[in-house]
This record gives sequence, structure tokens and C-alpha cells, in this order.
Amino acid sequence: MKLRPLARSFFSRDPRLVARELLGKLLIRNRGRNVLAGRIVEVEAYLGEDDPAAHAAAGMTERNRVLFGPPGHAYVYFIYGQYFCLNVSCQPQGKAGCVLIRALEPLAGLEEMARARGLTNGARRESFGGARLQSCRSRIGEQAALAAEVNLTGKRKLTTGPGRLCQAMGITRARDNGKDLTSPRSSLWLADDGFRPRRILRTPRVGINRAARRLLRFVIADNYFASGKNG
DNA sequence: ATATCGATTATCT
DNA sequence: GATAATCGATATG
Repeated sequence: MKLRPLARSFFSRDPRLVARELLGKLLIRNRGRNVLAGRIVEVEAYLGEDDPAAHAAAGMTERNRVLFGPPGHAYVYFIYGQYFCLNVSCQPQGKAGCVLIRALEPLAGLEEMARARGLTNGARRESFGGARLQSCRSRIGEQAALAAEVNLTGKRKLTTGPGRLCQAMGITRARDNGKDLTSPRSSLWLADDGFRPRRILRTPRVGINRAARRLLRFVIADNYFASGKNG
């Protein structure tokens, strides 16, 4: 399947539209020979200065200035003393707004991700593949299939959650804040592989106090890798 | 299965 | 000095 980068114009719109349409797209990390990739399955829209929950609400500061710059760039911030979160700037230059990427379905570089997340201990180490799960079911039987599902559970811990996915892909403020996400030559970029979500859910945003009732979280319905419920 | 809590620091008031 | 767009561990039903 061919990968198409997302154009600058894709991001130069209302964050609610961008959020909805980012579902199903790919986030790709190029690190020399290594490629880490995941499909976006959960996002949140943060509007401009009229959204009290947005970092842009109080106007431009040193931290959030990427939000006021050109669309399609990474806004990475540090939170709770230990995690990073990745956003994509939206709206034309001068107008703030962004989409927070909250969960990925991991597709490539899972061993690397597990290492970055500190999940390489013991039984979780091996066998992340879906193909292997199929083969377990047919060849080895129920016992092994059960073991493979344990691995699937582990797989969910790689990139479900905004802090986790940044850790898995090595995304930090120092490395990635302000980076252009529309170019395949960038070490971090967004792509369309033709996938379209079947059904999309809207819910309140997670972990905020202000404007807590607005339905600005978008999730691919029934996706195993979205945060919250289990698969 | 749900609830609560501690970690740890850049950023803003 | 208080807060925070989180996570993982622990406690409890």
C-alpha cells in the first residue's frame, strides 16, 4: 500500500475536522534503517483562545508558540514531570488550535517500542505478530492461543495513551517540538495509506477540568487500541 | 472491575 | 507556590 503524506492544507482547518480525519492515518518515525509506525485510533481537538482547556487559551507563551505558527507542525509538551504529549498544529498561521494524538495501533517496530517503554522483561519479549496468533490457533491449539492473547494485551500497553505513544516512538520536546509533520523526509511525519475508519465515536476529552463536557475526543469505534475500555 | 494515590518538573500566576 | 491534555502501582469489592 502506498503512503501519501498529508498536505499542509489538510491541517489548515478547524481542529474538529482535522481530528476526525486524522483517525486512521499513520504516524511514522524514521530512525535510519528503523521505521516505527502506528495507526491513529484516538485523538482530541483543542481549539484556540475560546477553548478554556487548550494551552492556547491564555495566548501565546514560550511553551505554546508552535500552536500559533504554521499548520502541520508538532507541538510537544512535557506533563506531570515525566511524560510528553504530541499534538499537530491546525488552523492557518496566527490562529491557534491543535489535535492531541492519544492512541495508536502499533504497526511497525514493535520490538523497538517495547524496549523504549521498558516492557522487554520475561514473557512479554517475544511474538507480537497477528500472523503468529492465527498460526497459534490453528496449529498449536487453545493453550498457545491463550498465550498469544496475553501478548496482545502487552501490545496494547505500547501506544495506548498519549504519554505511552511518545515514549514508544521516542518523541520528546527537545527532539520534535516544531517539527514539520507533512514531509516524508522528516524523521516524524503523518501519512495516508488509504484506510478509512468504519465508525467514529465522539466523547468528552480525558483528564481536563475546564470545558469538560464538550465532545471533542474522537475514537475509532470498537478499536482495541483506543484508551479506556478493553478489547 | 473501580478507586485512589504518588511520582516528578516545566510552566505559569 | 500551584498546577498539569499521565501512568503505574496498590488497595479494595
